[in-house]
Amino acid sequence: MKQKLSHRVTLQDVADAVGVSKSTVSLVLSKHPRISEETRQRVLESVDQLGYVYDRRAASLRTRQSFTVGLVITDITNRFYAELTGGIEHTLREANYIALLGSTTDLMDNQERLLATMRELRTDGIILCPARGTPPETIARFSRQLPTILVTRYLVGIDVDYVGIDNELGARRATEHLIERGHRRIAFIGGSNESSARQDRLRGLISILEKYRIPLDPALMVTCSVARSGGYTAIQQVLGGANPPTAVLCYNDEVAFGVMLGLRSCGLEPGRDVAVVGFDDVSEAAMWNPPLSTVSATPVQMGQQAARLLLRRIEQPNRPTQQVILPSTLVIRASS
Amino acid sequence: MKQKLSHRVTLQDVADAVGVSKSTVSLVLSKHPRISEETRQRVLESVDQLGYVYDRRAASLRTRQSFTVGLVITDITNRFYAELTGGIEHTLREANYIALLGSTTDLMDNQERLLATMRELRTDGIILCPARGTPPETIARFSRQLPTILVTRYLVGIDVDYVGIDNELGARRATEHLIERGHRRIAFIGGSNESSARQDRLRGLISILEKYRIPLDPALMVTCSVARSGGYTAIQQVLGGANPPTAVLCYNDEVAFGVMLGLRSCGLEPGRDVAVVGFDDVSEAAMWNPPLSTVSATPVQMGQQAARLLLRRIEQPNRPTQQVILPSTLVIRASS
DNA sequence: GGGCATGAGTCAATCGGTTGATTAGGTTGG
DNA sequence: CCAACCTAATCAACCGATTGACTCATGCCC
Repeated sequence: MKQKLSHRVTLQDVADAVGVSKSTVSLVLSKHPRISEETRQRVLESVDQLGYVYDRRAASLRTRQSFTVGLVITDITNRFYAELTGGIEHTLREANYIALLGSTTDLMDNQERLLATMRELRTDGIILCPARGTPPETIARFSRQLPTILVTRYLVGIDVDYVGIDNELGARRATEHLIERGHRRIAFIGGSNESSARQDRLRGLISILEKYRIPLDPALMVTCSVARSGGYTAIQQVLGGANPPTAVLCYNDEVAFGVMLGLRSCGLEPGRDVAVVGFDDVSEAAMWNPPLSTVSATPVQMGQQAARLLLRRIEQPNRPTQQVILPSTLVIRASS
Repeated sequence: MKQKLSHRVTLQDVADAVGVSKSTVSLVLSKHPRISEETRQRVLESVDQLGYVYDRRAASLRTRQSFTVGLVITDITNRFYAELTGGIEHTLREANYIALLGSTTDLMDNQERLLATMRELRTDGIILCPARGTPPETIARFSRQLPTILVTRYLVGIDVDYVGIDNELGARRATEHLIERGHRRIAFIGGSNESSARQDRLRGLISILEKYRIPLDPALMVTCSVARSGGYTAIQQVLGGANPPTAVLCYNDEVAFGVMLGLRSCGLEPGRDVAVVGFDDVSEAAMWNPPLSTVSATPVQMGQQAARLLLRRIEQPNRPTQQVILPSTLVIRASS
């Protein structure tokens, strides 16, 4: 009894089957009160008997909203973003929105393609974690045409909604903790220079070093790709230096995992020989051996906030922009 | 000079600006040959001067194709799927398609919601890794309405396109390798019973045990959630048994990572005290300490195959279904 | 019985592109 | 000079749902 693929069931088909107008069917489906119980039943019956499937394109063309938002993330493979995504989707779902997901692998041209497609699809808004090197004006212009929320990374000098955590505070806490444990040579590993998050975290570290009058050694401040492999090679390089560190503050947990693997490959035991602290507190951090100390960034809450902010912006396009900074806390485990 | 958000630029607006009809503008944009070079230039100029953005909804409503495909995956956090996704997106991009990504976390109702939305958005097709417990008939019916490709997991008894690897062969190779290394007590950890992939892998293991006349110990065959935390607790449980294993074949690399962490938490060194072999060969496998032996599943190629198969099916909806089984190879590293 | 309110639907324009049919104007050929 | 043909562009119907304006019975009250 195979249906012909070419002709799909439309409102009109349902209407014909029941003997009403397609307006009536539409009103039934949108739960409009002014339809009698009896017709309602007959329509609904026919709807699922014919296998009618709502066409969002047509509806959204007419109503100018799609109940769809774009979610453009740098690297979905990173647990932190996976959890962030979870928080976003959950909140959106409650408002009957759904997210179209795209991952840029932190590359500008992927990001551009994705943003272009989302715009062509007329999503109602975008939640974006900008790829590194993104020119602020591009996003400023973009956000004027489509409700846009930045998460995790902000871009300096533009006025756009943003949700992130207090990176500087987190780094200060982590550094103070390491100093209390007696460390003086503290490395900072990971991230790229242009990243606002890295700048903030590094600033936090430096401010505490200054407070304790510990001299800053630029050889210990290295950038690397934000992935395990980056941390793995970076720590080996740093350990090869003249005066190796006794503690490492990592840009994030992914890098920290790489650093721990790299330490072992050099015969050093993380937590015993070298202290390691991460950033993000992804769920895996507690499971490592040794469990990783890390600055907790509550990605799920961040996602919820970002989604809520976007929904509010969609509703009121002209409200003043809002920057939400979530507090960060230090979770101390065996790695430090 | 802020544009009003409410009125977006349409073909008609461009047409008015240039002084031609909207058909002409449309033909220019679709690179139709029968437009003079001069008008073409003037139209293109006006297009980007006015900031015209193509509306895919409208176009797809008319043409009945969206150049969009749904990609519904169980867990995007899993590196294997992340790489699979990469392969799919790459191939789709070459054909000018783009993927809308959804992650089910292996839950049926998430899957249902996602499939429903994709259908409402009228994607041209779906690539699906079915959540566990998915009734085959549901998918059979679905695939009759929308071109559908299954990846990694097949569903028995239905006739749908499928791309996967030879799980049984991979497991046989891994088991033979462990036996050659002198192991007799080999555990199998991870996955859920309903998963076809797990069944195939387990069958491969058992067939080799039989070949070498090694008795099967059901206490060593345990299921667990397909995540690191699952492997972490499962290995601890197995080690607590009367007669612990000397080698572990894991359902996949994620579980294997968990197993290695779990071994260490019990004071055992993976590779030295207990051999561990994974499945998938995600890029991280080579970076672990010790590097993980694993059955290579070439996720990127799998993704490419799946995408190609889908594109072919979209073009010819009535072609006979095709099952692509990619060979699997064993990559031997220090963990075994 | 006329006026008015109300309940239950229907009408038709609209969203923004696409495309087969058609036209206007020019060139070529017999 | 007229038919035939070509080129460049336009016309108008359509895709499928939404919604403000409108119709048409009924019912109710004075």
